[in-house]
Amino acid sequence: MPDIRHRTVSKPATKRGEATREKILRAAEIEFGEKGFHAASVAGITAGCGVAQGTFYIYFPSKEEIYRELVRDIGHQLRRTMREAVAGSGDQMEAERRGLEAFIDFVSRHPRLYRIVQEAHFVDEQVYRDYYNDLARGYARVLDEAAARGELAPGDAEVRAWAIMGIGHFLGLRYCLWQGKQPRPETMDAVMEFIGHGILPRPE
Amino acid sequence: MPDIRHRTVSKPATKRGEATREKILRAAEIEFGEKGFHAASVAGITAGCGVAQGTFYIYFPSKEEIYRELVRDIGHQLRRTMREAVAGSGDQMEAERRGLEAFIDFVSRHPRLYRIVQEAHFVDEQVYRDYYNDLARGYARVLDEAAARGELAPGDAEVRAWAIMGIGHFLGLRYCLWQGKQPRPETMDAVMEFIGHGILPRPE
DNA sequence: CCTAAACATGACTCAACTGTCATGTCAGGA
DNA sequence: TCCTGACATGACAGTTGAGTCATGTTTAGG
Repeated sequence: MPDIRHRTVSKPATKRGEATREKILRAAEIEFGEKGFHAASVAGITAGCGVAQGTFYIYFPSKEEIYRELVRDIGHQLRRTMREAVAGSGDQMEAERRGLEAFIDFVSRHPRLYRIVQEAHFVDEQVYRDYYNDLARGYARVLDEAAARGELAPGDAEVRAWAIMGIGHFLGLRYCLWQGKQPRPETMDAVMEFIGHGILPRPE
Repeated sequence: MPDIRHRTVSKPATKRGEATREKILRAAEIEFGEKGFHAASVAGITAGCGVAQGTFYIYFPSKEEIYRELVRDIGHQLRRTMREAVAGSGDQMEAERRGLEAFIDFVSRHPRLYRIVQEAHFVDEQVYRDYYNDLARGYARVLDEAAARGELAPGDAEVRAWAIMGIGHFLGLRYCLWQGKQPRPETMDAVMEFIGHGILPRPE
């Protein structure tokens, strides 16, 4: 392992610096998203945006740190997207459907970003946990409020939040990423039916 | 990247060879499970079981190939464990509970194995897909049969299988791996309630 | 007991890649 | 216009670790 001095990297002080930093971030997104953390190289990133290797270290102290920054960025993006998608829903079940659709749409549109998030589990576990904890905290609050309004059955909101995130995750893997297209509407209906009523027969 | 000749590695022909191969596999399980694929080294594996580096290449053509073999092994182990756990259940809902408990127990007991499987996503995506496709195929068949017997509401068994695998996965992450202990019984109850009846209020 | 094939060794090769640094170049305020 | 700090460069040092191979040791069948 190379000698890491934890050198301080100052935030850019000029327009030019800001632009370069941003170029590097966008190139890193592509490099990491396509090759994965380990196969990606700083040389690849800097080549991807036409700057010298040394320039990278003016803005980021290490390959790992830029990765963390990327994951945090993506978390913000996803949460904003979903917040906007569910705003103005009539009831919680409509919010669930819109939220799930927004998530699936996000994964379909940005498979590279989703890959970066998932691989974060093995690059920096803490940033991966934070990503999901942040997501779950907000989600559980919403579920609790909906239950208080009587739109959902009473129940453990945290368990529900993690369970539904799990459903979304595997749905994204199986139907978007591995099948290469968005799930059919019937599939989405089946998922919503499951989330709403579970698998047991309902008394008529 | 080193020169890979795809040299043929013959299966061991003697007791001694078989034992050595097995020692290497077990050491690899520990090395990969604790350090992750990239930080793990062949030198670490061979040191871990007291053989020379060259011996590794008598039995496995590459670091990646032994990883694949490990993932396939783990898939077999998990499927066998769960098959045994649900055998003799009275109805499908009991099978669901026993299966989930067996899975959680497996993750708790073998966190290293679960880590290996998850990281496989970024080492060899195909072997990761196969792992889940195999799991899902068997599970969906069981769900279909249960629905045919009237123990479950009619519905898309494949969607249900992937959804419930997702629930189990995130449950394992959140409550076992990150909290370091098995989920409380109330948590398991909440999960089963969700799987059985969903989140909507039931008509009284 | 002999011998050939199987097994084992570990020093070595070699490419890859992170992070450094001495040396420039640029932008904008005085 | 000049000067200063911010920005940029790219060759380079230093380390790592996968896979090789010439050589030695063990095993088991005849």
